[in-house]
Amino acid sequence: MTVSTSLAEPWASLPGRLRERGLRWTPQRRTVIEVLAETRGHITGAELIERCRRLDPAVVPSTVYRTLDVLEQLGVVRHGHGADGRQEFHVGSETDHGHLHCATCENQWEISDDEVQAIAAIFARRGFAVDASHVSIVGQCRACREKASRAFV
Amino acid sequence: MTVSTSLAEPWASLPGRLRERGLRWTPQRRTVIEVLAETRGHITGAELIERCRRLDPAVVPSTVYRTLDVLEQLGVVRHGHGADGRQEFHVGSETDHGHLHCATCENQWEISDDEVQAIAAIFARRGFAVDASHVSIVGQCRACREKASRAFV
DNA sequence: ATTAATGCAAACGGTTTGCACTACT
DNA sequence: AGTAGTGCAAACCGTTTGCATTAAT
Repeated sequence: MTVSTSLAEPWASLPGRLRERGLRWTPQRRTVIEVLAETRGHITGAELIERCRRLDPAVVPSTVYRTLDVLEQLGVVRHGHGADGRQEFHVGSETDHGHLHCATCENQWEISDDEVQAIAAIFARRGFAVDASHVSIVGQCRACREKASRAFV
Repeated sequence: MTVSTSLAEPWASLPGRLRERGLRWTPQRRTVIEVLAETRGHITGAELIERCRRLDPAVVPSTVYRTLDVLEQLGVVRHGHGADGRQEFHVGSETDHGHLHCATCENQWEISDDEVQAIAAIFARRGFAVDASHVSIVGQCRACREKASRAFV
């Protein structure tokens, strides 16, 4: 028996795609998918578990991680590592363009489409295809630079 | 009593810099420094411990990590996180220019000076100062792209 | 003599594993 | 009926912590 709410597009086809491969559509996987479907950009493993637990307190970490494995094999998510070293799962890579992290204030900003294109162009010469959703640049933002230079007077 | 080998330049001044602040120069710290001094670019915490143990089997993780803390406060190292999520300590940031990671084969290549400059220029417009040693671009290398396209014929 | 630094051992947090059990297909 | 997936609990790995002890100043 399946739950009432219907999944939005990229996700709606998942049950079929799983079954095609002899894999199964289970309530637990549905819970994970539900959370991913409403996630923009990326989410850490721990946070995903936490959000799943809100939908269903019975979810268990191992199942979530195992589900993420199969989703990664299907190309639905992709994992990397965040600034704190935790696993970060990226969803819907087409719309996510990476981030600019300020090492001082820990804030982060989205990198624009134009900026990613420019970076991709730099490395295209080497034959390297940049994954736009994984671009992560660390440095110092304008505000923190100004604050820092003031401090040294 | 201190050990025989003498430390090369950026490191030679460390004992003094520590003592200036009421901190101490210990044999354990010396061991860590010795390993860092012969490290180019970056090293993970675990690997650093391992290499220290080769110089002195008695080193203990907590001491190494605590030493890294004070070195980071002195601005001698800076930490981030590698592709596998482990802490990575960057040494001598002036000479390290970040890396290109292939998500498929896990290989990595150095980003050239020119390439970093080009990236820095993109974000200079926003007033953001890119930290050259932290640039990390993920994607797919030429070899893996070719292999992948062959697989789909 | 003071107090920073060490070694130990235990705890941590996120993630992974082995295994017997459950439930999709 | 067959086997993919689950839940549990324990293991894992890198890292951090508290505390009594040692040693640099």
